[in-house]
Amino acid sequence: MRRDIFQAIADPTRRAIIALIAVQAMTPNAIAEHFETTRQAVSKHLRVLTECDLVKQEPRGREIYYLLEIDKMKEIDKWLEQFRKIWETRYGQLDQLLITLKKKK
Amino acid sequence: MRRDIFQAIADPTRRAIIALIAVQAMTPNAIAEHFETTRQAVSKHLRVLTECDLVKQEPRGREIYYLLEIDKMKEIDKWLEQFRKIWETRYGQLDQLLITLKKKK
DNA sequence: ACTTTGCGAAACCATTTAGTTGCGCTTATA
DNA sequence: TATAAGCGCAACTAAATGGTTTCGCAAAGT
Repeated sequence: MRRDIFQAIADPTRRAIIALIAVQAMTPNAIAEHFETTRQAVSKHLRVLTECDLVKQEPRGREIYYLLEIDKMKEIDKWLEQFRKIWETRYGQLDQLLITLKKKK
Repeated sequence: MRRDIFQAIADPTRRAIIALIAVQAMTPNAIAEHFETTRQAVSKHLRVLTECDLVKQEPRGREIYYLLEIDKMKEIDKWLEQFRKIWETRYGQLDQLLITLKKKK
């Protein structure tokens, strides 16, 4: 089963989980309490996130904390790079004015 | 059917299509020629991309050119913003958080 | 007009996916 | 030691997805 980051962030629940643990490492149960879903469902999402190295496990006693591998998020940023060049340099003449105005704000 | 950008870029072929037409607007046939797939398959991907406004149609005679809505790509960038803050302020100190939590115990 | 070409849309199939349920392992706690 | 709590994993179901094939429509060329 091929997993990559883009596939991982496609799911809104997973994006929410990512945002959650970005602030603070949490256990599956703690995460589940933030949503209207079961622990097992969360557990599955965490598995997907773990498989593509977006998330790391940290066992503490019988609890398992999950924390975000923030570096992995940079890969998305890296992919965006090619388009950032476009939206920064190649502006259509028609939009030029609009964008310029927005920037000045 | 719920469509959003993240779901759209989850597919590698769609990401490739996006990268293609980012450089230059193209017809479905032209796009299909760049991959090892049929026009219909590309057409389906274009439909998904169109549905979430990542791509725009531009009919020219009997041909339909597809062009990237570069502004829409910025939404991904916007989502990344919250994490960018993290990886800029808290470099390799992922363990910092762990230590803090441990102390609280 | 007739034919060709570029497309979208619908029907269909094989895979994948999200979510639930049940089970068993491991670590706390009484 | 017995019991409860936190988890992962496997099995199962319903729904979604990618891709192909077929059909029909519209624009160009003959």
